[in-house]
Amino acid sequence: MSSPAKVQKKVLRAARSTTRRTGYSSSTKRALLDNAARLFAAHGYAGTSLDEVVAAARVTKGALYHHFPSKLALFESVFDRLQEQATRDIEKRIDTVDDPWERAQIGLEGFLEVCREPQFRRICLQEGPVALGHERWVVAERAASFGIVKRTVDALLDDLGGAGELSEAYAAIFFGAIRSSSEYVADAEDADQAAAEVLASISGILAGMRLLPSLTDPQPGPGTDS
Amino acid sequence: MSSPAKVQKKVLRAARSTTRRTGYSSSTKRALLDNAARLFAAHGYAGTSLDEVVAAARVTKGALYHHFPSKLALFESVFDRLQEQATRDIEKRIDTVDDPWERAQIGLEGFLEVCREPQFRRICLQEGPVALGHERWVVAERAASFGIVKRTVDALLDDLGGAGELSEAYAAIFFGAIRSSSEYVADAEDADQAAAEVLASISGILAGMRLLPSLTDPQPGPGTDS
DNA sequence: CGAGGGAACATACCCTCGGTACGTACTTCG
DNA sequence: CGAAGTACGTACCGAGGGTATGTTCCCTCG
Repeated sequence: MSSPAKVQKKVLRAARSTTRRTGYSSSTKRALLDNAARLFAAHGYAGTSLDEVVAAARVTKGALYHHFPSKLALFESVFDRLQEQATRDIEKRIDTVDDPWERAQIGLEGFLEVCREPQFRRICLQEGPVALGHERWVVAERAASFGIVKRTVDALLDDLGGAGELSEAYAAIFFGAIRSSSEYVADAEDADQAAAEVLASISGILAGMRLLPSLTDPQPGPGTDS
Repeated sequence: MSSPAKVQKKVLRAARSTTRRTGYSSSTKRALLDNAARLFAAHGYAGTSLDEVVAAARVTKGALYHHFPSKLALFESVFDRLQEQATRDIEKRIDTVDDPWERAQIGLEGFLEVCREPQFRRICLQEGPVALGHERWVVAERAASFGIVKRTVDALLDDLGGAGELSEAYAAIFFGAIRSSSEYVADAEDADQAAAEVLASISGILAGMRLLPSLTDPQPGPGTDS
């Protein structure tokens, strides 16, 4: 019962079936990225072993570490690819109109739709900050989804006149609101209705902001007029 | 050069210095929880090894696994303890007033303050959903912070008359907004000012909502009136 | 066209870390 | 005072990330 595997190395080599390398050449990287994205989205970053990834991509860890220096780097590549794709998608939608409030509306719809893709939601919004670390995640986000939100909000505040000093705060608030909304939609049984609810709610918030005489002085006093 | 450690087991045993057990008795559990909270908050769930925890608490893994069945259970205990503490804190503040808008204001301030404690922010808001899994995190949150937000928002909507069907959506939005705000405050150089900005922004949003004739029909049409 | 050099993998191994099995000191209770 | 339970400590295992070292294919250059 001693393991004969070692002596037969050469023989196994010869008898081995095709290993992905024969056939394609260097689409290996894409196979790794695609399968990693699937598995990361399904089981999270920590819950996905590299053995699973390379098995799904039909290569070995040698191949993986030839293309990526670490597990984190693999995740980062997956993350970036999804992020870029989403950013392009949303920006393309937004740029069909000019009015800032309409742009906000369309951008919101677009973002919510992107968030309904499980891979983007799980990898970019959920696992991202923990796996990459908050610091690096913020940097990546500022160039992508958060950047869009920020610019959109800036346009809104500009249209309302003033309150530019609250721009960062408002952007953070709306970004968080949308992020949280995506969970709400994902958890709901009727996703379409949940998305409609979220859309109506945020639209309500925006509509209210337009009615304010001054953004910087909302005087939220205790007025108990029911 | 064979390791002599094994034969000398008994000897080492006798010569060993006090191990935490001598002196205290079963504050061991609290020592574990305290140090785990510190380390989890500093390096995250995955970034903290149990060896570090037991070393900091001056016990061994045997002690840890006597009190907690798994690493996740340890995290969960830390999580729950922070959550309960925060919930009590915020609820105590809120219950000093009656007007729903004032309650919202105070609750918001309280929540923001709690979020400025690094342990709560990191463990309950950042690592929580990934470590526990989204599903279990949602359950825990509904009984704690999110529950407070939900009740507060419900009271606001009720005061505005109607829009009860958007209650869940609004709660999700505001909870996400506050969560994201806490990051904004934590990342800022001047935390006090950042907190003030966030407070002003959300107050503005709430003030706007009070001006709406109807929450359910905000008609956010394109209106290009600059 | 043959040598050689590098890219693109494969294989075998190491080390950290969560978890377990088992042993041991101290306490309590009949 | 012996037996049982509590509260640990010690030694070990297996999974998984990472690495060191082959091995094969392809391209180039003399």
